[in-house]
Amino acid sequence: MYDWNDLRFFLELSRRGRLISAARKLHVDHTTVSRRIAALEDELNARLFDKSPRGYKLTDAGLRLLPFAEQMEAQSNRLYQEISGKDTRLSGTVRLAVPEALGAHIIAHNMGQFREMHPDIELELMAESRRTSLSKREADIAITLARPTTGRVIAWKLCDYRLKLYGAKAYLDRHPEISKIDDLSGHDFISYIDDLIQLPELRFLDQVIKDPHVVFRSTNVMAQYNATLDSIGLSLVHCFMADQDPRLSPVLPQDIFIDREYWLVVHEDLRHVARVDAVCRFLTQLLKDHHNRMIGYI
Amino acid sequence: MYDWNDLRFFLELSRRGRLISAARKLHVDHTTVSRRIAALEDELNARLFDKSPRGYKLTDAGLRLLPFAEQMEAQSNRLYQEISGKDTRLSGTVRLAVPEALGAHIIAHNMGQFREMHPDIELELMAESRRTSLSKREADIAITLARPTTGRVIAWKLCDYRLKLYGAKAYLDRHPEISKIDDLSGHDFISYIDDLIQLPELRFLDQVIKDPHVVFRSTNVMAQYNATLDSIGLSLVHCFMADQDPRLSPVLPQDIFIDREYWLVVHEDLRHVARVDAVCRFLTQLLKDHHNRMIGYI
DNA sequence: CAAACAATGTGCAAAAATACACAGAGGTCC
DNA sequence: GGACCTCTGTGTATTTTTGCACATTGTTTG
Repeated sequence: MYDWNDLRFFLELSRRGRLISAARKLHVDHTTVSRRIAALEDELNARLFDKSPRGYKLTDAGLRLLPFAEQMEAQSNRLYQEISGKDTRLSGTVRLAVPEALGAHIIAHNMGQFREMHPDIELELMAESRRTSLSKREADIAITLARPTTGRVIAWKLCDYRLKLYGAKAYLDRHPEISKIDDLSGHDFISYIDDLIQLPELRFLDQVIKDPHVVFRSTNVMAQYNATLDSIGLSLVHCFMADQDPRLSPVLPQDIFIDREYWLVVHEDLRHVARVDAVCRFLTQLLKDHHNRMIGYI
Repeated sequence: MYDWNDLRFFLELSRRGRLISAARKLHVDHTTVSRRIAALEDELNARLFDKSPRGYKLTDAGLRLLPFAEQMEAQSNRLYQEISGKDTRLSGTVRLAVPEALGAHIIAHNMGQFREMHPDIELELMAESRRTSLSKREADIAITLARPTTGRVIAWKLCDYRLKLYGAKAYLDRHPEISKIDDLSGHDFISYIDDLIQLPELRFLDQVIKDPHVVFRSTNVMAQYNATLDSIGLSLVHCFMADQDPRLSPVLPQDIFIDREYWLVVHEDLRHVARVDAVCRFLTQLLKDHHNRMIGYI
């Protein structure tokens, strides 16, 4: 008998017309979709799609299959909801609390892809670095810099990321050349406000530079970043931001860098809510796809 | 999302109650069935079976899942037939709970005809007289002595049948002649066990003979029948059994008889399952063909 | 017209699922 | 009460499925 799961590949491919698009939706490789469709056509002894390099279009047999497959999908969703009690509908709002840099530079830039995958989910980005309470439902999902140790949450590591010391080219041109770490003592720095710093993981300038001469402080990553661009001083910047900006140059990149982690955190009650799950999967895949960028490989 | 194929494992296990039996039907290893069920329970976050070394029995959640899974199976069969052009109907297993006498003497003797008509349907006879629960899927079809009044079932009358008082010729030769009902007070009888009797419809000896002298009791119709053959006493026997046996003679057949009915009962969810429908049709026709025999016309 | 891009198909390695072998538990029969 | 049978569960080997890397094809753009 044919594999019932193949009907899901069939349904998604019929909706999207391209292997790669259906694959993305189903979180599988496009080769898997191609093979599952071939297997289904073989089992049913029917050609379900007209194939071209431009995409897949339903044949008459495929059109006849469609209502059956759709009914099975509807039945499947009903039984899942009935038995597991979980809402499988991918619609509604998801509030995501993320570190500012990640939100603005990675997630925001990939909203198009997310909306294409999940047109009915409304993703709200809370770009914050202070601790967000999931148990108070301040957000549905949080991305944190450390694994949470308290609360009824489920967490997994999203990715590693690297920060390096960067200076604006304009700044570096006008200041003494930096060939080794000792040369930094004659330079200016940009950093967080010590007593307003909200996460110990953000306290990293001290780890790489002894007694840095800090001339500008802010709690706001974008303010720090813009100040760096304006040649106010040097700062440790996320590689995934700075490497994309030709106005910045890394300073002693082989010697000065710091590694951090992003963690995805969900309240355990929401873990199986379909739209929350969808966002989690999207973020997990997104950061996987951007692995090299996150750790500063160019 | 859960594996849709796991529903097929679920369905077969729900029908057969044992891993090894379901596995055989599905042409897989029993460990596969075990693991697929465990995976499904995990995905649905529900316990679908109560497990014991004696087998698997559906839980409430499992019972709630069953109609959904059955509908998906029905849908799957329809799509397969529609697209591939292959008739998947009329194969599989049907479990039939029937009164012992009917099962052993009428249905069992006509299995050849049934198998000729439907070589791919595997009919399982549960020869039982106690109430069988269709809603718990203990059987797909039940033949009962009364029309069911509860449950989501569909029922229709199969036939009437008659019981008469019979004695072994060997018994009758050695005991006082019986010319009228009063003569029976000097005879011995075989009957059911009063406090273990499971259906009020079986309580019929009292209806035709006042204060019968019962010397042997059993819950088992065949035990009663064999005891009658062995001249232990007289008993009320189904005509369709006794009239075929030259060792038995009816006693006062014009005066002593009782009429009963057989009803065919199906759960409404299974009414349109092809193989169940085929069995229903077969039984309906079979009892129609044997009408005279059932009511004692020779 | 050539380069770049998008999409599919193929070969092979990795991961996941299934089968096999066997141990353990419970029930039946002598 | 013990031997035997039936059934389930576990560990491991084998098979199957999937992902990855890359080749090929067709379309678009400069």
